Amino acid sequence: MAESRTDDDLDRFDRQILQILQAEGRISNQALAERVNLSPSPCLRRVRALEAAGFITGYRAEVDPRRLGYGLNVVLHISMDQHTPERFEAFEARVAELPEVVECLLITGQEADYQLRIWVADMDDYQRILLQHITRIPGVSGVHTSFVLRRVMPARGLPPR
Amino acid sequence: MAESRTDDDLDRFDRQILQILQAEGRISNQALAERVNLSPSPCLRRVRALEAAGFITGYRAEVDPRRLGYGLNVVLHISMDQHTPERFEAFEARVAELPEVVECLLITGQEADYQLRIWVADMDDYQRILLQHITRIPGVSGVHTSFVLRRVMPARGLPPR
DNA sequence: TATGAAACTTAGGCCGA
DNA sequence: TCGGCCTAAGTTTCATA
Repeated sequence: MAESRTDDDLDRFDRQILQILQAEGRISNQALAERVNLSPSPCLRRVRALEAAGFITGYRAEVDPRRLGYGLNVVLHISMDQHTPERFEAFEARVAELPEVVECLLITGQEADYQLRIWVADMDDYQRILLQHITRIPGVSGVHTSFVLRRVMPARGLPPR
Repeated sequence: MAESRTDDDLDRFDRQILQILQAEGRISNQALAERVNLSPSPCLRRVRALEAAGFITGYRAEVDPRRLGYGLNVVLHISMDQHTPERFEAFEARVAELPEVVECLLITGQEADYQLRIWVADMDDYQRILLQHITRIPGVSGVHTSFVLRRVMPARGLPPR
């Protein structure tokens, strides 16, 4: 059984490739090879190896939520009445059914158990989702809402350590 | 001056294209065309139009932070002593210099002004960043930390409304 | 707008260094 | 492991409906 690769198996080429692909996920292999000063074949081999080893987990197009009619980004902190596996499983299943939810984190802390990120059209839309969906999930005992006023910093990738 | 497009200018092809590209950002145009039942040329035209109109803002490779040696994902809620433009600008500039910060949101709420998301190697690494960088930024009057135990739900795109 | 054909570019396998 | 070569596959433009 082969050892699985970790970050310190990566050389400067791999690191550069990861950096560039995090910013430009659809760059052609030729252009990528040129940027890292390799010829196309070894460059492509490295990309495929990074994918196979799980360093790269996928490629995604980024869309502008506002263009799609989502005017309001909301962070919800949610506390549960009981910390039982059943409660958590049921909550997670219900939340996964809501298309507006873009992220759901289980977090530490006394005031919250989950942090949800959702995109909604406007305040009315938010109220609808909160009252008709979120607060009706069994076990939800408290919800704290923050609205995202602005996203600081452009999207940026994680640098290989 | 042309009207800018909004979500209700999108037909079922555009919506489908957006959905697919959010999940598979590097799918070939041919495969994409096949999936939406178009021939490659009009499909590519639509993708380019969606990019030009700002519906698609970019393409990114997704990397696995753990594979890169980041074992701990932290959510920091940060409050500022004074709510002046100077304080905010200075904070944002300092935060943008830290490579571990993957997101910074200006949010509403009495207990916090900013929400940061950072990836660190471990607790020691977290302490270092918190004490040597975050708390030293002028104006930071309070920091509340939550650790991400688990990310619920796989990465998913936003459905066109 | 869609299609289909044609010209061009890229991907990916193979091999020699 | 790299780089070069080669073939297959994909991209992109254009004429046509």
